[in-house]
Amino acid sequence: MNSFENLIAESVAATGVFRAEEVLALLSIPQETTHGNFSLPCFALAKTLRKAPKVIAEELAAKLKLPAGISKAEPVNGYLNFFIDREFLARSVLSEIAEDKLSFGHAALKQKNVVIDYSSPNIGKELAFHHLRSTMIGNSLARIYKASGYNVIRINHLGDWGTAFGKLIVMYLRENRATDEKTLDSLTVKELNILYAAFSKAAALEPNLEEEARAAFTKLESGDAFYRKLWEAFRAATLKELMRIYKMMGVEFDHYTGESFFENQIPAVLEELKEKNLLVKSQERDVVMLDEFDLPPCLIRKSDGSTLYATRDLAAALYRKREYDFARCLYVVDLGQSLHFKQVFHVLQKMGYEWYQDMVHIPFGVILQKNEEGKWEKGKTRTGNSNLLRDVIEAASEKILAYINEKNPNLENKAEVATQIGISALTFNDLKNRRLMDVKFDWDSALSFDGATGPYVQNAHVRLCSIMRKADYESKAEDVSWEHLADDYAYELVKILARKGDRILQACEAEEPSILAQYALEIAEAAHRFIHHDRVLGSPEEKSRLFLVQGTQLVLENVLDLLGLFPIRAM
RNA sequence: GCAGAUGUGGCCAAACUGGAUAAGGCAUCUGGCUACGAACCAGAAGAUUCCAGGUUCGAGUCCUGGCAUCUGCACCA
Repeated sequence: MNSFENLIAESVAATGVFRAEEVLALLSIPQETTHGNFSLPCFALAKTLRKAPKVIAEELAAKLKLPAGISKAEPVNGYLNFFIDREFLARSVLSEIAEDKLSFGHAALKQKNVVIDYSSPNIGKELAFHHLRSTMIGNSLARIYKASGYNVIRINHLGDWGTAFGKLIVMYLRENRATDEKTLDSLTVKELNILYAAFSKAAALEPNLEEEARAAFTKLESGDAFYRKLWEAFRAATLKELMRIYKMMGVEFDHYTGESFFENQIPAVLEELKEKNLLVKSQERDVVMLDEFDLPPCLIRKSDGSTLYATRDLAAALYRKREYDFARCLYVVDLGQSLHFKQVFHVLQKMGYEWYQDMVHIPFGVILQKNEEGKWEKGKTRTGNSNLLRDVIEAASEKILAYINEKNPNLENKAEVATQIGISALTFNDLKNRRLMDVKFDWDSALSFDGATGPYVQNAHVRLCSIMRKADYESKAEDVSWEHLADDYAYELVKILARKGDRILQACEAEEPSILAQYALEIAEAAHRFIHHDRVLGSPEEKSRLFLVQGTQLVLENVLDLLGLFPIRAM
């Protein structure tokens, strides 16, 4: 599509009224299809040319020599509207898709590294439902960056260090649990979850328990072998369950370098901060002042000497720059933590690292649920509803499976497909709106099968695959009569497919998966319409239409994949 | 109090970054399966884009001032 814009810009520039760059900047894609494929507003020049925009557009249209592929340039109310030749567009787009297959619309390799930090749950707890956001936004951004030509390093910055482990250790020992290797090996996250709950309950009655937990963590941090052993067992137990869920969701990471990984790099960070005279004592704690940025100080070390979130993030940032020399380093973390990231980035700036500018917080809104009064509320679920991710996924899968049993009982791998549709439905519900918006979650719309949903998009893909299966041959560009792909339904679909590259670029620049989610809906809608109105198999246009079906299937499959949805072929 | 995010039909929301008649979905109402998969399609109805000013050919979008909801603000991560 870019090439069309360039062609238009050149031909308009040849009239001498606009410069090519001006045309490219002004050229837009109208919402109304009756206004053509591209539109050039002529208002900006009205003053300098001392002519009405309407007249400028008319004169331009008269002088213009139409470039190849543009069938018409029509002046309307001060706009000059360009219409692409339908057959020309179908031929150029579909031939390119047939050539590039799934990578149609992807950008050329850039030799640049992008680090993406996402999911990053705390060890010792099971994944909660709200973890879906960071996990799936990060997962999609990683895929989008890859399609945009970057080398992506996916990092799960596990919360596997900190006072929380003091709590677990205190509680574990207090309950006199066995500490032999066999028992520790068979620990499960469930047990750890129960320990946490027990700690909170006990701490409410005995305030000094919090103190004990902090002391236990300090002991762990100072290298106590026995405490270390317990910690390792807690970590391993959680990681096992985490990996199981990630695998089920189709989410992968290159590194599980959590906070503990940076433990031994912290002294060097403290040393460097001291050397650069940034560390200030305040109420027995070490902080970096950020007054010049109108921010509260960044807390580096507690009064008992142990470190904090920010300290470890600093160590991690330095390590990542050293190890991966990133062009960009993303933190997919909820909006509530923007202050923390601002502080960390500014500390890096004060340390003299120019690349602090490449560090980006990718914030997103929280998941809200309806309470009894019908108001949207954060976090807490209604009584009886679990907020564990695995339970939500299971409930989703069950609902889908029941539906499959009703609609298509002979489907192979029913249970597996149901899980994939369920996860995709939850994911799509999460990605379909701009990430800064809070997700208003309710079961009915998140798991509904129709409308702007995951199943709607997957169903379009399934129907396309079904037609291809039945046709049982591959249509080639040579088989196609392009005039068979010039009717309204085919043309609208081709027009949407043509924009794939634009949409990926846009999603990457805005770091916004919802742009591709909306695009997936556009494709699905046009595809459903096309195969509903234009009979493929057995029609005189069969081979031509099949070529469009094939191209649409490839584009949709890849877009689903970029979103982290399962592009299933039968449901 | 300070800072950030959000505010668009009954509900959820989009708008290519300042362009033409403000998408789409849910819910409601009408039609369409002996039909390449109806998890679909076709149609109807529903809007002072939170309020007040401003900038300009043109504002949901930019500026100023309000209002409302949510979140964060030093020893959790």
